Amino acid sequence: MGEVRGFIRRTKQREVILRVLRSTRCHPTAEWVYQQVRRELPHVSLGTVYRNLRILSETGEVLELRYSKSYSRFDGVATNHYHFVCERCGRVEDVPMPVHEKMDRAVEQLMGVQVRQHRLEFYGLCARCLAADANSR
Amino acid sequence: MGEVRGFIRRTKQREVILRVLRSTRCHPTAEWVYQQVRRELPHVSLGTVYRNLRILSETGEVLELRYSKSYSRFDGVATNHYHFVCERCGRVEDVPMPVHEKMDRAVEQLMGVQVRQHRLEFYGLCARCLAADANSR
DNA sequence: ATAAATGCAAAGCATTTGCAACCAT
DNA sequence: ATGGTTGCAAATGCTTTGCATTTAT
Repeated sequence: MGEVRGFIRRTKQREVILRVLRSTRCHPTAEWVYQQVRRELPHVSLGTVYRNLRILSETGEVLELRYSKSYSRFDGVATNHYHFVCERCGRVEDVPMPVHEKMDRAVEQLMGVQVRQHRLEFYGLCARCLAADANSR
Repeated sequence: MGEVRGFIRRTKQREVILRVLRSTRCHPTAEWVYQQVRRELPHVSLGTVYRNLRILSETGEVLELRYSKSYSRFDGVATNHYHFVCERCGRVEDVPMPVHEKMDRAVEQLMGVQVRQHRLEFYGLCARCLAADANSR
């Protein structure tokens, strides 16, 4: 699947992409990253952005999050944490809750598998959309 | 986004699609469902399968699961439950563990949002792949 | 009778890839 | 100099959609 890469060169493009990703908490799409990177490197191509997002997820420097929309979002914080997704506006927020690694062990016992990690997402209405609801009522 | 539907007619196609989905625990792709349905309705079109999978997720009769692969998988069991995904062979299994609704309330308190549901997935190696590993060692 | 649903094929759209030029090592 | 990386554009592949026709109600 993922091809084996020899060594990885340091390039301006990848550097900027990673910096953009780490400087936001908005869980952006590839397109958004592309637009940001373009402000600094106007000739960067969308293909390069995708290629690097892929490489960075493979090396574990960023997290790729695929939701029920048709595109991925990326997270510059690669350590496992939970997300909240607003079903109305699509906003993705981090959930300030510790990761329950015990659950991994429980599933291993239960199913005879080996668990490396888990992913937990909450779906509902964000504070902003709730407030909008309250106002229009 | 989802268009509002008047009433929904009962059709042979949708009936078979739902039956196929409910008769397996393998969390199939749209393509797999299509192939199965074709055995019974040779002239069914892939478009119809997609259309109905969409309708059935919208009405909550099936669950659409989007993983890091490029395609969706569907689950004929629509009540919330957890999944285990094998990172080697791609197999998706149900996790026989009760759903922790308390977590939803905790996140609501923590973030001031409204949580409707959550989704929890475990990633690792399934029992079969572990066994294969042990044999080849 | 009426409008939802279908089959078919074309279109959409996010993502990937082939290739010649480029550049980090 | 070597081969990883880029920009560009074409290709891919899952999914959606337009339309004429069929079919459930």
